[in-house]
Amino acid sequence: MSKLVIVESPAKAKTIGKYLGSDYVVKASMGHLRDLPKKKMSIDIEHDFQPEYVPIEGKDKIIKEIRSEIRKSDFVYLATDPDREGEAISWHIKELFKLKDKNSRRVTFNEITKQAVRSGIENPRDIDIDLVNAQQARRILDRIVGYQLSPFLWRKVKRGLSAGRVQSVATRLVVDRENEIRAFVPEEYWSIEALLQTADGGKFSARYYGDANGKAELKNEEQAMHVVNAVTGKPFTVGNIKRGKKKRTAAPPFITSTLQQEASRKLNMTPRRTMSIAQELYEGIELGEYGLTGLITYMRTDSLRLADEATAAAAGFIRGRYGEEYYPGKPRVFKTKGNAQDAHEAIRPSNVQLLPEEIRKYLTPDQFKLYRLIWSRFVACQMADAILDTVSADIVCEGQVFRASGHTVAFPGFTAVYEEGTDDEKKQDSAGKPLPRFDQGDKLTAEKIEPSQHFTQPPARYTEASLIRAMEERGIGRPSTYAPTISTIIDRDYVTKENKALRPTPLGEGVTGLLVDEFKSVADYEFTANMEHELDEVEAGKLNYIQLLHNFYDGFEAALKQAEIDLEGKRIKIQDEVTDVICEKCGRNMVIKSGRFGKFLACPGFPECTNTKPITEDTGAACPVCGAKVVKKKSARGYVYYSCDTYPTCQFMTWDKPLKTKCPNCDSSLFRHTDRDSKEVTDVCLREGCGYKELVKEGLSPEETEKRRKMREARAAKAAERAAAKEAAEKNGETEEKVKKATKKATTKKSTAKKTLPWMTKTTNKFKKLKDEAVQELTAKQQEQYAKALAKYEAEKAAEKAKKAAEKKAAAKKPAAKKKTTAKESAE
DNA sequence: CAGTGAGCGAGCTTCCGCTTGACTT
Repeated sequence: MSKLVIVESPAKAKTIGKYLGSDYVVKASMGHLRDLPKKKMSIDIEHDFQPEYVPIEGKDKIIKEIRSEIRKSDFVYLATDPDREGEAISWHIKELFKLKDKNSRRVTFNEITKQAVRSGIENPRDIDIDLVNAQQARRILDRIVGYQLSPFLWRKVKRGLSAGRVQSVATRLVVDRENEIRAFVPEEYWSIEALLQTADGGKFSARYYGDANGKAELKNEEQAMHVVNAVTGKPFTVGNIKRGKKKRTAAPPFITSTLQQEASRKLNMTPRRTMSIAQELYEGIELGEYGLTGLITYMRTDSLRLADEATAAAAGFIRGRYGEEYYPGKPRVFKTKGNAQDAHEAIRPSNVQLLPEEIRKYLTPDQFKLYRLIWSRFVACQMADAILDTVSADIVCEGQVFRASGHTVAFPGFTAVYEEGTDDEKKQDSAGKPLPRFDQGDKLTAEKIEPSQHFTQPPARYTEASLIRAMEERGIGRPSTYAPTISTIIDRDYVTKENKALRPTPLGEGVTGLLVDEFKSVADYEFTANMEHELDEVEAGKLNYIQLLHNFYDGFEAALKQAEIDLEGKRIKIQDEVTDVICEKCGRNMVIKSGRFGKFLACPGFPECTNTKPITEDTGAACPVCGAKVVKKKSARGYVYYSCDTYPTCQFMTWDKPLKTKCPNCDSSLFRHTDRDSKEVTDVCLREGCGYKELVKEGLSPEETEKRRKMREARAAKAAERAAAKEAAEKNGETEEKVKKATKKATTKKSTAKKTLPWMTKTTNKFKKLKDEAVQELTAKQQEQYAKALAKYEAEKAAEKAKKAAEKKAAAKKPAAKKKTTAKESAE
């Protein structure tokens, strides 16, 4: 009598398995199992947006495993996350495996503690179909937007582009910011710093504030010098002194967006890297005697909730380590943002007793830094406020007022552990240092009066992390998609990253402009917020989700139609980026084009000069074989690799990253190598016969390495077997084989293009010979089919031509009737 | 490790959210 519990993540499955004991088998679904197929729209808009769901490609293995577990058990608990997506995942599982009400129920856990899991299992319920429908509405709407807008862009701008509810608005944020920067007019202003000294030698500085009439601004040098001249050589006196106390409260614990923000500011990690390291901490680290231990709670969350057990443990820790006064007396509770899904806790250490320093030896440097950040932010968030004594003094001279402010820490509170970073560096030093002792009426001597010119600054460009923050504030995107969305808009070449700053490309600006002009509602910042509002109504059972889709689609369809009219026959031209690479055939500066296989350098003299070359990036390393440059390249499948710049003269290539450092034995460049089984990282010399090797990071244990090696070999063997079987099967279909062979010569790697070549009804000169060969090798029956298709095509072409000619004639006769027939209409 | 870009030709590109390993040499 076994019971099956299905959750989303395998790490979670493991923990829950421990809490529930041997009567339960806990299995992870690894997210969604069923979805709309990737290949086509699969939504029947005419019939109430009926979706067609299929098992997700590539998930056959996990589906098979779950099916077999279901067969073995007599009851299934659908324990996916307690949010909209989680509810939908459960519903899809129920549908996919045709589970019955009598032997399956929905359960939820708001936190992964023994208590919460037990009580979840004890309180099963039915699937909440309103929640599922809200998810379906979201899914269907996103599919329609994405799969109708993207093809529109292919037609009007360029192949391969994309648009969507989230990525298009993310791009727009970057574009709008760039426009703000362009429109910004810097304004001049001046400040005056007075370096002052008290009678007993204490030094401090005061900043010009104003005069007897109050605060004044210095707009130019003349105004500044007027003040400087008035006070130079004159005595300064301490005027009004204001003393006060300021309280500072700790920042809330991390959620995904704030973790990414802070890791970017303090550790200089990209959101993607942050998430990948957080995942390692979540899945568990081998901690010597403790064994494999998950160090943090789930890292994709929008909730500030903390388990009672966690705040209680923090309280104990703070009292013991720092003393009673560092604990505020009761747990601090933080309010989660209203639009959050609140499925998981905030990101916190799983066990506050695991001090970063104490487990440091088991962690990589990055794991340690990120864990320390999460640990300290959590501990700090449960600590008492910091108290600052603040002083602000007016320093007067000839009716001009300078102001000095400073503070001393009266009680450090949480700052003993952690302080939040800031994007604005100026803010940090204006916080103020302690001031020397002085009283009202004291005379001061001025050591220096220093005027300086400033200009107001335009807003800063977004970083990846600050863009994510801006998205989150508008409710756009989810914790699991923040980092991938940024990769998407960079991959599509809408946005580029220079150091940490995001900047729009001409393509990004062009596409955004088009979307804003033609699809205002979708490109608007409020679109998601409005959608979410309606989804809430669906969840509450107050709005039918099909109605929601109709409401949206009416306007969207109209916009699409209007856009087709507005842009009929037009194409948006995007300027190519000019590089400083000179075309060696004609001397022009080459430009960056993007084709089916990615970006490449092309001569702008096309078609007169057809020179092209791949884009490479110098790595600074020297080829260990011939000494030429080693360049970074991308394979057809998108993987980064490195090769000798003189290829094919020199055949050197590697996956190992070239380093700037040199081999101490032979002065050849070193390469950083990661062993694929042991994960051991070494810097190696690749010069033949040298063999120099330097350990960077230790690998896994020999047992674990051996296990991984065996698994990999088994996988490889299976893949080879499959490939052999496939080849054998292909041999059977003899004609297919022949066509393939003929078309293989027809250049491209794309198998689809190979197959279609012989069936082309019209061919370019370039392909003519190859095509003729391919046609020759068709079977008699196929040749007959081909001849028919060709005849039909030619007849259609002729008919169209005749029709066009007739129309032209008619139009010429009565030019007033300007209705012109487009190629598209006549094709229909 | 050859190729991509305009027109021609056919078929392809594409969304957002949930999840984790994949993995050419």
